[in-house]
Amino acid sequence: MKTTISDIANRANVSKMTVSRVLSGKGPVSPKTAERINAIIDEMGYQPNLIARSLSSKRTMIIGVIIPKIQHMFLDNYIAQILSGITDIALQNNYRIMLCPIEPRPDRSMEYINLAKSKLFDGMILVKAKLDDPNINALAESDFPFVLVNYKKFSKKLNFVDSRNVEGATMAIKYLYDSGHRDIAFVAGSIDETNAKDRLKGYLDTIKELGLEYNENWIVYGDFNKEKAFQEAQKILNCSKRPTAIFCADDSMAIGVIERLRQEGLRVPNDIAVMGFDDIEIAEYIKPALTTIRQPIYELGKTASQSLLNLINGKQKPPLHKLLDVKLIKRESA
Amino acid sequence: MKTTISDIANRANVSKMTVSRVLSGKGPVSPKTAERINAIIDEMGYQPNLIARSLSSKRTMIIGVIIPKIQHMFLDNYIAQILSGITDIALQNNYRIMLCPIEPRPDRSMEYINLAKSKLFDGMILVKAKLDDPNINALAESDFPFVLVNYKKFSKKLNFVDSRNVEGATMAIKYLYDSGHRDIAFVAGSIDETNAKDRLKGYLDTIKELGLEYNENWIVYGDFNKEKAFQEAQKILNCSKRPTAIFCADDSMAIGVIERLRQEGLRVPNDIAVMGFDDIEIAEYIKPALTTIRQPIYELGKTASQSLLNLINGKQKPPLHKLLDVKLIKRESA
DNA sequence: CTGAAAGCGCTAACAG
DNA sequence: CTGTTAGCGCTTTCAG
Repeated sequence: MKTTISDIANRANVSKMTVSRVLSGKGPVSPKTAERINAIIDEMGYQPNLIARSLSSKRTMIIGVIIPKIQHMFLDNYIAQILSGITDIALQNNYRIMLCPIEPRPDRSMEYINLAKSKLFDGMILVKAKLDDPNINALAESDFPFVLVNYKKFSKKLNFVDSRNVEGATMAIKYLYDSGHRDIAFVAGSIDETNAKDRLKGYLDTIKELGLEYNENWIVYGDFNKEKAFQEAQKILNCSKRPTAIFCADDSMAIGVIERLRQEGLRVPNDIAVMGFDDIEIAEYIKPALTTIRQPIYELGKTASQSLLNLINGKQKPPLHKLLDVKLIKRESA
Repeated sequence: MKTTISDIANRANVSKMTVSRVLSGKGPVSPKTAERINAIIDEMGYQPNLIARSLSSKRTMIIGVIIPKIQHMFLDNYIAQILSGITDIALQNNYRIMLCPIEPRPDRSMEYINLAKSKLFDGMILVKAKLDDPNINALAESDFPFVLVNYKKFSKKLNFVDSRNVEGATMAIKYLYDSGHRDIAFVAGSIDETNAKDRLKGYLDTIKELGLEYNENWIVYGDFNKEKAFQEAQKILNCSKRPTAIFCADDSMAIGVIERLRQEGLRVPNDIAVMGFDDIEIAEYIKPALTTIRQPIYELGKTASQSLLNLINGKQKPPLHKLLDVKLIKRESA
């Protein structure tokens, strides 16, 4: 039942090496023997054992993709788009993808540096890593190829692909300003992600630049979580002076905020305008359709994947730092 | 830099075998040596080479998940939910997931039987396989463990997990009937999936059972594709006698149909009621919110994953045929 | 253009 | 409780 390279070699009266050369297409083999060997391979339905090949060649042609293990992670539209981009490029280059959802638990603190050591992957892509993740420093000290998506830190040993988050937040605030808003609140994301920090910075810098009122009660923290944003939005509404617009650091929080406003009998955008960030799929389906800053999420995945392959194949040396442009999407909510 | 089991063994003055026993936790080792070895492992930051382990043990602890390679497959809510279920169970059992998006191209006709032969996976889950896929028969003849999700064929060599599609369609038609509808059209899915066939059967059987009018012009084929359904819906509207309700074999087609009705100035559900099947995420967000038959999609994934592990570990023998219940979700569209 | 030898790093099987 | 032997199936390296 199980056919090995030796079986093929015996049948063809050649050495294993010749068969191996035919299989890989590399190295010189006479057309005639190659043809004969191929015929036998087809006839016997032989497929090389990838594990043996990997052990010997020290390459697995597998890319590990580390994603945060959240409830139903694949339903997260953001992660789904990143994965699409990563996978498309990897497949085009004959690499396979292994998904590694990792829970951010302390007892697993070195989980993916260990994965790197296990030799299962030729490289890794880390999606939505935490700012203080100890794995990242450990990886950076190794020579294992890896790329961070949605993480920004200008370090000589780190490779990342991210969106221009600061600029995106700036764009949002200026749009609200141009629409006449002067009192703008902000729902921040998880402060342990560089993303969230950048968007906060964009907000703060821009209201300062425009000379708008800074009110610390207008800044709440929603952890990139719809329910949390739903709760925290109330704090903004409780302020003695109510803002006329709320900018949220991502779309899911914007949806939570809109739900709260609706519950309080406030109309969006007439009473309060709401903006999100990301442009996830349902942004255009909800009512009112969400005005937001679109990140090129699928492109982030593609770029990360291509960059990793370049690192693996030595076509590129770290550090690799890429920032992609974002875009204002005007809809109904602001 | 690269530490192997031999390095650990040398440092601890034991044989590789003893280290291997400590690593696996199986086989007798004196507590004292075990402790000493563990200390050295920690100190040296040793991680076993998984590839070498797999080659030797003939198990990879990896499950291959075959999904149809469509544009942005991870954005397909259905696939995402299946993957969530599969992954959750696999991780709990220390298995990893490798995603294999496969294009249904003729030149790749034996792609996953070849994957099975490559020894990379201990088992495979095939999601949304086509009825006539030649791989399935080939796999069935091998002793490689695999489970089909969303495929139903009572064969002694096949293992599948599916929803009760016939019953679901029946449920939908009876609900429409109870709501007063007598003229019910049907938008079928891809006839090369068992799913689509079952839902068609449920529709046909039930209109017959209820004594409703059968009109072949009221049955169109939408290929589980929103745009196609949008087009095909027109054929139904062109009929001399227009139905009062349209049952669609999945939600995405229902959305396409609703768009067409809106474009034609017809109100849903007042002029024509529309029902879907699946209950994908956006079903509750669109206007009007979609009345549909909910498949336990996440559960399908979990069940498939658990079943496959049972097959791999010999706790279960083929054939394994499981059907999960569906449920009517009443919303606004019907 | 082809082959022989050596070994990737681990575990199964058996022996002590 | 511990060790020895013998591979797993392939590719690398070097030799012809």
